[in-house]
Amino acid sequence: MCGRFTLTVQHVTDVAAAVEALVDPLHAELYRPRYNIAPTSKHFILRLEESRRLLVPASWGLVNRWAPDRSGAARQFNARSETVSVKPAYRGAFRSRRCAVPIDGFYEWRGPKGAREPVRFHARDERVLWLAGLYEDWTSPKTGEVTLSFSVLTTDANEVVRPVHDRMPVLLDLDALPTWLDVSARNDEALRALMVPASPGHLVMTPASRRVGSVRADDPALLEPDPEPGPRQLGLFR
DNA sequence: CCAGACGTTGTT
DNA sequence: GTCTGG
DNA sequence: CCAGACGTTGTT
DNA sequence: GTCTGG
Repeated sequence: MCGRFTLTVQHVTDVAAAVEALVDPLHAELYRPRYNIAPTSKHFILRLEESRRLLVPASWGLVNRWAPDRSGAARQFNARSETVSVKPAYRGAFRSRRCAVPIDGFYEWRGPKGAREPVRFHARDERVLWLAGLYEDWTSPKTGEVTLSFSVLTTDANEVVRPVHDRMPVLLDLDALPTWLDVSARNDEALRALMVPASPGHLVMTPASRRVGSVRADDPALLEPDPEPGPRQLGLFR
């Protein structure tokens, strides 16, 4: 997954109910519909905290706690699942700071250069998808402010995504969430088994608006293909 | 020993 | 923080 | 990935 | 053309 995902407010509400999420009024703005969540955007993640599942604000693009600044965030929005357990930038988070990221779809671009168009992958029934993620806290040396940031794990594309791209995010079944979020025990085998291409059954591909390429666009029409230009209207000769 | 890296995606 | 390269 | 910038001086 | 920001 390269660039974008979506999350609408009705789904967030569903999620919140499902996981008994703690909704902080201070972060209410995060719960408005989002149709175009770009790297470095603010989002939120599900993590286990004292055996409770909490949705907490975090920015997309992991900033390691030892980083002197946030400048590396844009290059760490994805993490290869094949190597997260050994890569210096990820293994600490992989061992003890796993999270899940609720979305209702993700975008990829297809087609030849110059005529590329985005598609959205989502559940056939539009239910929430959970991305496997890693997070880390970072303390600003200037202000002392602590913020969370996260990466999304990638794996090989499944049959649905492969025509468009060779990688896709790791999707977690609801059944898998407890295993993924539980960082108290080491269980590499079980984790490895989760970091595989999603079964293609419930995932579908839908054309989306080319406007998702602009980070400023964020509205429901992004989920639909752009309207056809129609017959050329030459105003002068009409 | 110190300095410097530490990451992913894409390529008509 | 921790590993790699020089 | 795409969209958008692409510069300098001087600084509470 | 090529880099940066989102």
